[in-house]
Amino acid sequence: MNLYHHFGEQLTSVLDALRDQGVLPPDADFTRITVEPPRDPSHGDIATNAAMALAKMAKMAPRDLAQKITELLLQLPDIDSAKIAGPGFINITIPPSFWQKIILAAANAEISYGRSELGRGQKVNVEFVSTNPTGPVHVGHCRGAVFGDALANLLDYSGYDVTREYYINDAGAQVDVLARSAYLRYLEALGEDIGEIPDGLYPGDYLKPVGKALADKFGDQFKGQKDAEWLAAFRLFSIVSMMDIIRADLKALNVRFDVFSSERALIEGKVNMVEDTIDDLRSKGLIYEGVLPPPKGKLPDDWDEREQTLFKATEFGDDVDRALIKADGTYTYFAADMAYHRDKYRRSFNKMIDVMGADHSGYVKRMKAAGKALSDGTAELDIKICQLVNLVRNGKPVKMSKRSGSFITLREVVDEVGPDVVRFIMLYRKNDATLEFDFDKVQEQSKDNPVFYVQYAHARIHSVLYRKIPLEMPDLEMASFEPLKQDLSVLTDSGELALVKRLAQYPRIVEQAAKTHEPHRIAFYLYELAADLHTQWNRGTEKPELRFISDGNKKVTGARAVLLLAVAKTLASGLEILGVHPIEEMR
RNA sequence: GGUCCCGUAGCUCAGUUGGAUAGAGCACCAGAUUCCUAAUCUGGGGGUCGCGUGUUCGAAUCACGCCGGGAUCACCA
Repeated sequence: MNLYHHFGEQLTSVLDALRDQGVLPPDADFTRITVEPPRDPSHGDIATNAAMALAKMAKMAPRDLAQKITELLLQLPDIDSAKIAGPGFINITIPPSFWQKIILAAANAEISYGRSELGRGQKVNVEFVSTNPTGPVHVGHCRGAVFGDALANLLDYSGYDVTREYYINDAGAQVDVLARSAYLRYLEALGEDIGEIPDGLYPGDYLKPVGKALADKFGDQFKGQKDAEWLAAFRLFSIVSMMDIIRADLKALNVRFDVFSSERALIEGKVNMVEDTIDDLRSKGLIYEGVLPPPKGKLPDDWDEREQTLFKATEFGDDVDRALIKADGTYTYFAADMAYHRDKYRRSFNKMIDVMGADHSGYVKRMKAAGKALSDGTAELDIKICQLVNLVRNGKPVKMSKRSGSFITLREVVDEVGPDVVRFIMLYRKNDATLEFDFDKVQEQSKDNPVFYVQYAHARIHSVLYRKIPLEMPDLEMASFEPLKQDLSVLTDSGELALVKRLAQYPRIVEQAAKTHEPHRIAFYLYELAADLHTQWNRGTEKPELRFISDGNKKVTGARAVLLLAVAKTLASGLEILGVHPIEEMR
C-alpha cells in the first residue's frame, strides 16, 4: 500500500480528463510530475508539482492550471482538501479513514506492507565479497559483505529475482603462493623444522590445519619433490579449504550466497571461455595489438613499453584501452572478469550489480565499458563501491599490519560484537562515504547507539503487546487479537498521528532504496521510526492518558495495540532487509 | 599529473534522484525528573550547503572550472 502511488494514479486520472477536455495537449508528457510528501508537514499530506510541470505545455500560468486540477481532485474520494500554494504546488490532505487503512495494512500479518512489485520478477545478479581464497575474510571485506547481502535482500523484497554470487579468484598468482605456503605447513606437519615463513608466503596459522590434512592425505610422498609434482594438487586442496573457512566466516555474519563461480573454471573448462570472449570481441573489432601510453605524470620506474593485446575500452567511455594478456602469456584479471561477466549475461542476467571495495574504484570504468561491449549495451551493470572502514578502539585507530599477519579478521569482529551490530553499523552510512567503527560505541547500551535504539523500540513494543496486555487487559491478548475489529478513529493524539505518517513513508523509502541500490536509507528510516515510538512512549510518562495501555479503556488500548503492531512489524520488516534480528527483549 | 569518491551546524552524518523557510544525533545552553511502560525527558541557540560561473519558474542536488581531503593509477588481484 504505497500512499503516493495511490494518489499518483488519482492524479493521472484527473490529468487524463483534462487532456480529454483539451486543457492539456494530446501529447502532454507526465514524466516530470512528482507526487511526494511536502517537506513541511503543515503544507499537507501530499504535494504535487503537476501544475508547474505542465504549465508550459498547457500554455497557462501554473496557478491557473493548478486551479483546474484541484477542482477535479476534490471530486475524488479520499481527498479532504486540495490547496494551491507557492509557485503552483498543489497540497492535498487526506481523511483519517485513509490513514487508518495504512495502519491496518502495516499491522496485518497477511500482507507484507513494504513489499512491492518494482522489479516485476526481473533477474538480477548481485556479486559481492569475491575475495581471493587465500585466507579467512579480512575485516576490510566486512562492509562489502553486509552491503551486498542487504542489497540482495532489498531487491528481493522489491520484486526482483535475485541471485547472490561470489566470484572465486582462484586462477591468479596468489593461489600458487597459497599452495606453496600450504606446502611449507605440510612439511611442518611431517615434523620438519620450517623456521620463519619466508617473505612473500602467507604466514597465518590458519594454514597449519591444511598442512596437517595434506600430510594425512598424502603422507610424505611429496617431501623433497619438485613443485611440478605437487603444486596443482596442493592448490586445489588449499582453495577448497580456504573456501570452507570463508563460507563459515560469512555465515557467522549471516551473509549467504546462491552461487559460487570459479575463475579457473572459465579457463579450464571444455571451452576456454576467456579465449572465447576475446574471440567474440575481436569479431566485433574491439581487440587489437598495440602499445599503451605510460600513465601521465609520474612514470613507474620499471615501465616497460611493449605491444600487448588490448580491448578498446575507450570506445565505451574508459580512459585508456586495457590489456588482456600479460607478459608471461597468461590472461589478465580483467580478461577473465570480462569472460565472467559475459557468462552472467548469458545466464540471462540483464541487470548486474558488482559490489567492490574502495581500492577497486579505478576498475569501475573499464568494467562498465566491458559490460556495454559484451552485451551490446543491453545489460545494466551497476558498480557499488564500499568505502573504507576505520576501526577505533579506546578512542584510537586500530593499526593493522598485513606483513606480520596480524590483520584483523571478519570473524574476530563478529565474535566480539555480534553480527547484528556489525551489520547495522555498516549500513548506517552511505556506501560511498568512509565509516568509523568504534568497538566501544557500537556496544554501548544507550540511546546514543543507533543499533540499540532501534532494537529497543522493537523490544519495548513486544513487552507491551505480549507481557503487559495479557496481564492488564486479557481481552486483548495477541493470540486472539483482531486488528480489523478495533476502532482506529480514537487515534487522534499528535504523537500517534506522527507514527502513522511515518509508517506511511515505509513503502516509499523501500522503493527509493531499491531504485538507488542504497540500503542505508532503510537504516535511517528505522532510526526515525524508532525515535517516533520512543517519543510517544516518553510522553506517556508525563501524561498517563497517552500510555499505550490506557487504564480500563479497552477501546483506546485496542486501537493503540493495532498501531503498535504496525510499528513493530515495520521495524521487523526493515531490520529483516538489513539482516538484523528484531529482538524481542533486551538482555 | 589522470581518474573516481567525499566536502552540509563546533563534531559525526542524512537530505525524498531539481521543489516551498536545508534536517537528525552528539556537544553546548536553559528547564523538568529519582518517577518507573527499566537503561532520563522537554525546549533553545547554532548554516555563505568548500568557492565561482552556468542551465530554469526553482539548484545542497544537474554541467563546467577552481580549492581542500581520501582512494587508485601498464603488467597484480
